[in-house]
Amino acid sequence: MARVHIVEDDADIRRLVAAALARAGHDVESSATAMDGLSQIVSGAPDVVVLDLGLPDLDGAELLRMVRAVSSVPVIVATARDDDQSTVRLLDAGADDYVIKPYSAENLEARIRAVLRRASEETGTELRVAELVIDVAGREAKLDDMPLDLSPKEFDLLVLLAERAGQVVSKRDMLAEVWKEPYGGSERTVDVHLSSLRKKLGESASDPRYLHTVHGVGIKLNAP
Amino acid sequence: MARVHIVEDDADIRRLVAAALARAGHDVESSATAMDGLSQIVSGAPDVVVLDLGLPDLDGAELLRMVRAVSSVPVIVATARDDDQSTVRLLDAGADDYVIKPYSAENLEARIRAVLRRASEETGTELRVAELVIDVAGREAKLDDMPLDLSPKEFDLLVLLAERAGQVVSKRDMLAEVWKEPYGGSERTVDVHLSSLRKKLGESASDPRYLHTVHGVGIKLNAP
DNA sequence: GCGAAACCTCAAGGTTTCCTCAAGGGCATT
DNA sequence: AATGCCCTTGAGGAAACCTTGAGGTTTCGC
Repeated sequence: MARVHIVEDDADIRRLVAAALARAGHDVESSATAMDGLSQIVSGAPDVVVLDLGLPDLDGAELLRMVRAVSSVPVIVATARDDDQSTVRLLDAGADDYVIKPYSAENLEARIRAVLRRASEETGTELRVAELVIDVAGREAKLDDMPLDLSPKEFDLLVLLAERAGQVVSKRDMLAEVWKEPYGGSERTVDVHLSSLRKKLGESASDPRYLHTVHGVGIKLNAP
Repeated sequence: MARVHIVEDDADIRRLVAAALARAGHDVESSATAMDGLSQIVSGAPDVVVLDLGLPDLDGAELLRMVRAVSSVPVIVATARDDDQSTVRLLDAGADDYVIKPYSAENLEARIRAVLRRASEETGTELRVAELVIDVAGREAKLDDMPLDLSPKEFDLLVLLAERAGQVVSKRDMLAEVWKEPYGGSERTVDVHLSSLRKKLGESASDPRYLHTVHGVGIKLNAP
């Protein structure tokens, strides 16, 4: 999803957080000192920075200022203190958000997503294929201006196929993308969802309109 | 990003600051005297003003009062004196923030960002979705012109959903944004507040009007 | 054509997610 | 000390969903 850089001197925390974020699909780099972090942020150009205060070689707030001097990358600060004064000062210094230590991986993940969303506010999240219109953020799909009532898996499947419209998508890819990782499910499950999706699109495998089977390879979404 | 106007009589400082802010992506104009500055502020309608005290033709505090008389533009004052008395007086006179000379470009940039953030929070103070009107700053919500009696959490939740109207918001996001705590509670808590919110909006999950459940993903605020 | 493999669809069972009610504790005001 | 409002937690039940199995259909290689 995004490239995240963590500056945190505690090796345990660093590894833990990095693992959690990697599991959430992010690309994670990390550094243990302020100077190390600064140079890597400059060279690596991450999408978001998670910055620990209380580093050994330099005050985190100072690092934040230095980062701000060279980059406008979103920064989330992790601080131990929870009082108005210090948080306000952090935000004034250019932090985009902050978490109070100890923080949970879920909490950090949510903030990362929030910051990224703010950063890339205007991304036209609308997919169109002929009379099929998909609003990804709103999780709404319309066919011929009629809203479709899709289940989560059906919707994800349709988005995946629409993103790769004109290309054949294998069922293994669908399992990987929609059902996420270590999943031992069979491809029959995909079949069932595709069937149900076709029914809601008003078509069938034998009389396809959008979803075309490519025998031995996968499924392709095409304009009629 | 923003249009900044600088009033500063020292040509070197003026050029330096203008260059730094321009590099940070701002649109910069400047003037060297108070009278010049005032007329340009009125005609140029900048997003934020940086005002030097100790101008040749007029005391900066006096100019600040004149600006305030005609505009509510955020003003950051640059002052050489660092004592409580004078800063308090400046803030009382209508300054939004101040920096002590000599100041760094990064510092000024951070303050500009902070001031702009505050300003945009206050101006974008009204959210509307169909017959639902939310006054964020005043913490008041109305439905069909009838005021709603919402608890703090309910109000924050409604604001969050209204800010992202048309988009699905996950409960994890709600926990992160509304419950600004390190270790958030469970999502059941969100459920309860949503339920209560729906009740006050005169709807229920089975018969939604504004708050639509998207199974497996989150909640979406939509016009009926 | 013929058989095997891949694919599709239907129905049922089991699981997850969601909603609401009710009770308990915390904090501030009375 | 008591009241009231708010937040949180737990539990029950309902709803939506996912998966599996079986049987029928289509496609491909020979």
